[in-house]
Amino acid sequence: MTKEQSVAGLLQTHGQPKVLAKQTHVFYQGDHDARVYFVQSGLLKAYYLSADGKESIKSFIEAGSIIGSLNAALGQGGCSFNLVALEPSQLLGLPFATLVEAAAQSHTLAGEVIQHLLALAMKKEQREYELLSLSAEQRFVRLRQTSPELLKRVTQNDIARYLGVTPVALSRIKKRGS
Amino acid sequence: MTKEQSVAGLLQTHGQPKVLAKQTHVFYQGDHDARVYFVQSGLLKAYYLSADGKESIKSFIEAGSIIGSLNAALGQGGCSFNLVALEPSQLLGLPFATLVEAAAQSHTLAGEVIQHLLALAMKKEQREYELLSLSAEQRFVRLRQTSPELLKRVTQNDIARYLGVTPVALSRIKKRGS
DNA sequence: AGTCATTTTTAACCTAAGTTAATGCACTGA
DNA sequence: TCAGTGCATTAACTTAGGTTAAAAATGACT
Repeated sequence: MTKEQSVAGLLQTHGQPKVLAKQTHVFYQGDHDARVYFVQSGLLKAYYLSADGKESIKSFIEAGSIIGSLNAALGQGGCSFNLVALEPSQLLGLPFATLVEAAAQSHTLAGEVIQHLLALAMKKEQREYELLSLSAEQRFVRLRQTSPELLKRVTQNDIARYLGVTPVALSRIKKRGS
Repeated sequence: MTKEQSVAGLLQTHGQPKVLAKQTHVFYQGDHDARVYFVQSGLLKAYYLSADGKESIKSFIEAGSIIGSLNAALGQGGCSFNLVALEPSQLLGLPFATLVEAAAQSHTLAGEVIQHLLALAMKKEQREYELLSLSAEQRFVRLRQTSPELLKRVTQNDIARYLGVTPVALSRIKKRGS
């Protein structure tokens, strides 16, 4: 294998293209998909489905982001969530192991991976904070401030399930704060 | 600087010991403390304090763990949370920059850092899932299953604020599920 | 033992959000 | 055009949890 010096370069050479129509799943909860995906274009959602059928949305993934199930990547079991395209999307898939091996070969790549993981950890920390400390209404106000474009691309149902409330509750929240 | 080959080694040589009495703070929200701390013994809590005085507990940190504010470490601002000892504790502090520089020198150390960050991301993901998808009662049941020892070391007040409910609510939950 | 502070429980009342179901709306496809 | 489907709103009712305050229980210190 060539010594790739960046995540971008690695994806160019070893990434396998994947074209997704709307509503197509990349993987389901329980699948053993140990790849990371780079989103070239489109929009996806990562969501949990509980035993009683309730859907909770973990995150929306826009172009430029990287997504994959850590659980499956680290071989600790299947994917912990579902991944589906909300809009037609183009991805590049790369086995997680390939990334790890390449990182072991190249200092600069390892540094890049560390930066990616630090950014990921900070994003998760922010979300954790909002879920722990803010009310549903406060979370909605924040989302409207930070990602107004996203609100236009995603149904209110999905926004609600991302905020951790039912669509009915979100409709009420909007009415209250108008 | 010697080329340290492991996080443990780096802490041995460059870590600065810190002994904390109960109730002593390591840092406060807003402080610029860009260090990571390794907990040798004791127990700490990381918590947010909102403008209106409400406390939310981000996490409990037991011996063997590493803690620090990513926000401050990456120079993006002050610490986003408070860190205080719940029991007498011994820490080793290390500037985050020292860790990053050392990781740039050593493959094995960089690999170790990546593993740490992956584990951290998985833990945050788990917590995010529980806050998003489970009820307070379900979160309490899980905590009792996974960390029964912790429940004995921490007041019920703090458990409640970790679960994201008030102490009164947790008392009711316990009563219900008995 | 007795006092003090802290923690936990209980009660009464209030508010946010879940549930179910009906209605209206917009988009799609035959 | 019309039927069908999914989305958003509204209503009525239920439930979990917040708030405030007071009472028990626990623990620490002298």
